Amino acid sequence: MDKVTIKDIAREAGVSITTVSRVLNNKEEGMSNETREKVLRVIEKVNYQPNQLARSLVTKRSKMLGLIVPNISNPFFPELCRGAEDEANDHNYSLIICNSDDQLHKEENYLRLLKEQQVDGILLSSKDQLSETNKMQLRESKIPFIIFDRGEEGNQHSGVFLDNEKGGYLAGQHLIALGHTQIACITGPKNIHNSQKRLSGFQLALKEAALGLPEEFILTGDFKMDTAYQLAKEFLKNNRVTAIFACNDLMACGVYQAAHELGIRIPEQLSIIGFDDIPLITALIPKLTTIRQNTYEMGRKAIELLIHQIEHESSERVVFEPTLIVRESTKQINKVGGVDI
Amino acid sequence: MDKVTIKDIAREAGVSITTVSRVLNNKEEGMSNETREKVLRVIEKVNYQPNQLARSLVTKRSKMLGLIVPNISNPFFPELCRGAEDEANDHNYSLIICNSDDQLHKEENYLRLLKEQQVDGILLSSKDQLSETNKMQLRESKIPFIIFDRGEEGNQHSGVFLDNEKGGYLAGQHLIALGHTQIACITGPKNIHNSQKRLSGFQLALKEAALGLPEEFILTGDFKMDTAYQLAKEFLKNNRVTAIFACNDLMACGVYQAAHELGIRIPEQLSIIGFDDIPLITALIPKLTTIRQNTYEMGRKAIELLIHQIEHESSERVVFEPTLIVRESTKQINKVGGVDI
DNA sequence: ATGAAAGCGCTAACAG
DNA sequence: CTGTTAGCGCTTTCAT
Repeated sequence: MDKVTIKDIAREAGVSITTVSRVLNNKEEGMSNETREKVLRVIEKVNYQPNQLARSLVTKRSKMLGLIVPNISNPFFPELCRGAEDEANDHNYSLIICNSDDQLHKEENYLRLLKEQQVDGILLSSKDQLSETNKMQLRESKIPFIIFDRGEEGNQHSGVFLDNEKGGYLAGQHLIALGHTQIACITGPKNIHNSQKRLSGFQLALKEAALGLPEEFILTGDFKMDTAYQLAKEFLKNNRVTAIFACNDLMACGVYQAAHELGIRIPEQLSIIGFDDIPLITALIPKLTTIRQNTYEMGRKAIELLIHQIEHESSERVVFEPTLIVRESTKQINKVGGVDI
Repeated sequence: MDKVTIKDIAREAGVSITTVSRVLNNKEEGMSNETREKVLRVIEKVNYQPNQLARSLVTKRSKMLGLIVPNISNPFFPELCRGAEDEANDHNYSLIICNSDDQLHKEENYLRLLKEQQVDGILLSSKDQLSETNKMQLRESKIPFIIFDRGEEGNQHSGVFLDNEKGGYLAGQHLIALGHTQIACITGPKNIHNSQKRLSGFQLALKEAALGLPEEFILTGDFKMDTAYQLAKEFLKNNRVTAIFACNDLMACGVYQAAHELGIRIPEQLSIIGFDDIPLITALIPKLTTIRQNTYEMGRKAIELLIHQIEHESSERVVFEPTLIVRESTKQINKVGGVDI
C-alpha cells in the first residue's frame, strides 16, 4: 500500500481534489457543510497527511526555518534553540538546527544547504560578524534572515542583540559596590565585538569609580573553560587581586579550577563574576554570581522577528538588557574574615 | 529578478533541461565534456542552486532526517545532536532537530510534522519507551526509524543502546575496590528502564562483593539536579554512608550541593560517582568520577544505522559499552584522613 | 458550491 | 549524446 495522496481522498469521498484541497486549507467560502464533513471523515479514516513538499513547491513557502548556531555544546545555545523552536512551532514552522562548530566553511555549507532546502528564513548566530561573502550571498539570495547576538556595530540589519556593554558595566558596578579595588578581567577573543563591549562596559564602571584596570590585569581568553583555567592559574600565582570578572560563565569555571588548585578560597579570598547565566552554572560551589541574558526569550524574539520579516517584509532590531544575578561567588571585601590581602 | 530555475540554466546554456539535470546529478554516461562544461559555467555564473523540494517530490527522497530529543537542555543531548548531525551531513542529509521537552503530545506533534515534511527517516530518543500509539503510527507510516538509548527490553527494533547494566556494575565495582561498604544510590524514575538497569547492575556488583544495598539507601530521583539535591540533603542528614552512586551526572551535581551545605567533604568524607560524563562536568570541584557514554559516537552510529536502513532496508541493533572515568570525587576509604565514619 | 486544468521545479523513462 | 514528455502531490485560477 503506497502513500495516500489527495487523489485517494478525493476518489474515496467522491469529490474533486480541488474540494479536498479546500477543506485542507480551511477555505471557508462556499462549500456545503455536508461535503466538508464527508471529506473530513475520509481524511480521518485513512489518517491522511498532506505532503508539505508538494505544497511548498506551489506556494513557495516551505514553512521551514533554519537556525545556525556556532557551537551547540556551549550550554548557552541549547537555550537559544529551545526558545527559537518553541516560537517557530507556535507559528507552525519547523526549525532546522545547524551547528557550525565555529567553522566558517561549515557555516557557508549550511547556508547553501538551507537555501536548497528552501527554508523561508534563517536565524544566524555565530561568535562574530558574518563573513563578507556570506553576508553578500545572503542578501543576494533575498532570503530573509535575522542576526542573533553578534556584534554588528553600526550595522542596520535586523536582529536581536544584548547590551553587552551594559552587562560589563553591571559586573563592574557590582564588584565596586562590594569594595573591590584590585580587579582582573578575562575577556573573550580580541576580535570579537561582544567580548570587547563587555570589557569596555566593565572598564567604564571602574573609571567612574576612579579605579583603573591595568593592562596586565586584562587577560585575553577565548570563551573556553580550559584556556581560562591556564590563564587564571598563571595570573593568580603572580598577582594579588580580590576579584575577577570572567566574560562568560565557562571561563568563570576555569577560574574556579585555578583558584581551587592554588588554595584560594571563593569568595573569601577571591570574588568571581561571570556572564551568561548558563543553566548548569548552579552546580558550581559556591554558586556563581553572574550577568544573565535571557537566552530563551531572546531565541523566541529572534524567530518572532524572522517570521514577521517573512510575512510582512518589515524588520527590526531589538536589544535585550542583561541583569545582575547575585549568588555566592562575590563578597563584600571589608567583611573578609581574617585574611589579609 | 525571480529565483533562477533549471529552465533558466537550460535556456542560457542552449541545452535542454534534461541535460542540465544530468550534469546536476553527475550522470556520467554519454555527454560531451564540452556540453557539461558549458552548463557548469552557466550554473557557476548565476550561482544556481537546485530546488531540493522539487527534486524530493519526484525522487521521493527528501534528504532530510528528523531527530527527536527529550530535552535539549540536558547537556547529554547536544552531544548526541552533534554526532547525529555530523554523520548526517557526511551522507548529504540535513537534520531537523526537535525537542520534545519530555512531553508526549509534543513528541506526537513532531512525529506528524516530520512526516508531513517527508523526512526520509527519524531518530527517536526519549527518556523512556515509545508510547504504543506512537509506535504503531510510526510502523504504519512505514517511515524508517531508529531508537536511541531507550530501554526497549525484548524489543526487536533496531537502534543504538548503552549497556546500562554494565555501567551500573562498573560504578559498583569501583566503589567496592575503593573499600566502600556503606553506599547509597540515587536512581532515575522508577518506570524508566535505563534507570532500573543502572541500579540493577550496581546491585549486582555489590552482591558479588557480599554487600547489600538496603531499601532505604536507594533514593528515587528523576535525573534532575534539584530533586537529587533535596533527596541527598535529607538523606545525608540522617544516614552515614561513605559513597553515593548517582545515576546521572546532573544528579551528582545535586549531591555535591547537599554535601557542601552539610559540610561534608568530597571525596574525603564522601565519594561520589556519576553517570554520563556530560561535558561541563569537568567544571565541578573536585572533578567528578563517572561512567562515561560516548554520546557523540552513539549519535553518529545511530544516524549511520538510520541511513543504512533507508538505503538498504536492513537494520540492526548496536549496544555501546560504557567506561569508568576515574577523577577526583572518589577515594580509597582506608586512606581517609582523620575522619571517623 | 464544485470541478478541470495548468503548473510549481525537477527527474526519469523513452526516443531519437 | 541529447531532447521530449510525463508526472511527483499539491494549490490556484477560471469555469460552470
